[in-house]
Amino acid sequence: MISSIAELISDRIGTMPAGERRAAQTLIANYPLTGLKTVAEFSTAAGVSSPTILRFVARLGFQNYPEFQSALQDELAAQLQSPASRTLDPSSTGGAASPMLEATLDNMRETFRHLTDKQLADIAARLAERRGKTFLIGGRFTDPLARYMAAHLAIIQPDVYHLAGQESIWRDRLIDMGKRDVLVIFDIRRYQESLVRFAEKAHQRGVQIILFTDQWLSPIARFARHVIAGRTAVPSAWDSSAALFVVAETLIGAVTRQLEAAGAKRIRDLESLR
Amino acid sequence: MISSIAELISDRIGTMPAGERRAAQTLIANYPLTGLKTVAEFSTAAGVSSPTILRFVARLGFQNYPEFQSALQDELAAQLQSPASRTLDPSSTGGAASPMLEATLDNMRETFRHLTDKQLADIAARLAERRGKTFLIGGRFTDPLARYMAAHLAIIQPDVYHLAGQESIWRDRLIDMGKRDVLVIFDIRRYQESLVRFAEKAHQRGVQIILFTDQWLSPIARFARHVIAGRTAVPSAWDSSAALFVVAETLIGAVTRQLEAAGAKRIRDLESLR
DNA sequence: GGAGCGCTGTATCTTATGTTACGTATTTTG
DNA sequence: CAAAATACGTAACATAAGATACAGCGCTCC
Repeated sequence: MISSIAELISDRIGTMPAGERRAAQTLIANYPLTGLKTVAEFSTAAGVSSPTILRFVARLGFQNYPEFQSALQDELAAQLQSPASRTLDPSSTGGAASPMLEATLDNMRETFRHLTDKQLADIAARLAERRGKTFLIGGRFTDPLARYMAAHLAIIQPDVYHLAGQESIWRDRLIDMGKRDVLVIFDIRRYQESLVRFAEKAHQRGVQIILFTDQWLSPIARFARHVIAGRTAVPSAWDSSAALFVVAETLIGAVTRQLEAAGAKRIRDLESLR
Repeated sequence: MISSIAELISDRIGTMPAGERRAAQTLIANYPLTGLKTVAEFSTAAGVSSPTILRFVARLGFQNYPEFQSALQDELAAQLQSPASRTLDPSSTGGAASPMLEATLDNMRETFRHLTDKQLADIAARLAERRGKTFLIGGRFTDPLARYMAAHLAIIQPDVYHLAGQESIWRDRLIDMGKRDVLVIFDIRRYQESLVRFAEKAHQRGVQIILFTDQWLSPIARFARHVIAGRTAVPSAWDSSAALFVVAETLIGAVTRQLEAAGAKRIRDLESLR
């Protein structure tokens, strides 16, 4: 049963065209506030035109935009009035422990709250497909995440490549990329120009892009087939990539399970590793 | 100081005429949703006319109605994202969400429960000391964590090196290491022989070792000055490094703060980065 | 009890928002 | 590779929203 608009969206996001999917992702990333703004604001936030927004809400089953906004407001009202379930904290940690830890845990819950099992399953299925090659790359601080994921994926399937080093090096690798291939990109603020350029070129070649970004969405989102928006705010001078890290681990686990279920011969060797 | 519109209202409600007071009460009673609707809806809800609503928001200091609504939305956005009021009701996200996530969150709480603030502060202080060089290295799956930490530390202080590549390469770097230096090692099961050998030799040269490992403790622990034991068990074919990742981020934040407090000139340039 | 002031609502106007139609670009299919 | 179908954006349109002017009413204070 579908009880919230967010669920409704993640349920149908797979059947949406690119533009509407971007609208959906933008809304989910900052749910539900973007939906309470005007069509014009929503459209610029998502980087699409107003009609696309209207088509998006129409596809969700609403007659018009105001009706959609009313639904969001009703939902929000219910949420705000719910028996202030705050302080639910198991207090096993005592709360006071570390503000950094608390913020990180919240980021993870929030990140996964906007991420449905189906989305994860879809992405994992795409990664488990063995049609083409898998490339991974990240930005200044997120490249280690790309490496981490690559280190695992490379064991359970062939043709997994981490793109390292200078921009010129990976730009040349574009030659190897085509429609059947997948590119996993990690990009959080401040978004890197070089990565955006690279993503655009890869997209032009038909490469399917899976983007790990923050809640404000890297500009790469416009080229991406799948977008994972993780929360990054913590009481520190730096942004936190921990939520994205956990999503990555979850995906690694999911891909492994799928390949296992498919009986890939390579997986049996895994046993000897453990 | 007045931080929310609700406070602003209750502050001035005494000076308002009857009609506007009804508007104020209606808004407070269903805060802030009534304020997000149209003027017409607001007015009928309060049982007054539209101009009264507009006079009401004008009295609060807003130039026009949209400006008032934007302020409410900003407030709501902050509220929805702040950890305290997050409703993450156990029914919708709860338990069922992702066993992977739940296990990871547990791991983090457990990891930090066995990690005192003092330990973290001590380690951060050691890393913030600028007496010698800082080297970081990790195992097959944990090396990305070493990279991640190195990427951050290298910005806020000089002489931070990540040891990459073949074993022979970093073995030769031992020549550069001495009593004043720190070596951060990440090593979880299955513990790597090469890392143990390396740690032992570094230890013999007087290098202080900070070890990130799992709860069963890598053999390197016997050489380490500080040991951080993170929980790694998750329902997956792989172990999770997420808890260690969060500890690493916490340390990065702590080191940054300490250097900031010490007024390190290098830190001031950080501003330009953000 | 009467005059002045202030609050409130009705009606009108203006703005900008949501909507629709249509041509172009892109993707999919045979 | 060609043709059809689908998706997207530009621009014009209609509508509903917020803003304003003005008159009526109640209240207070002399």
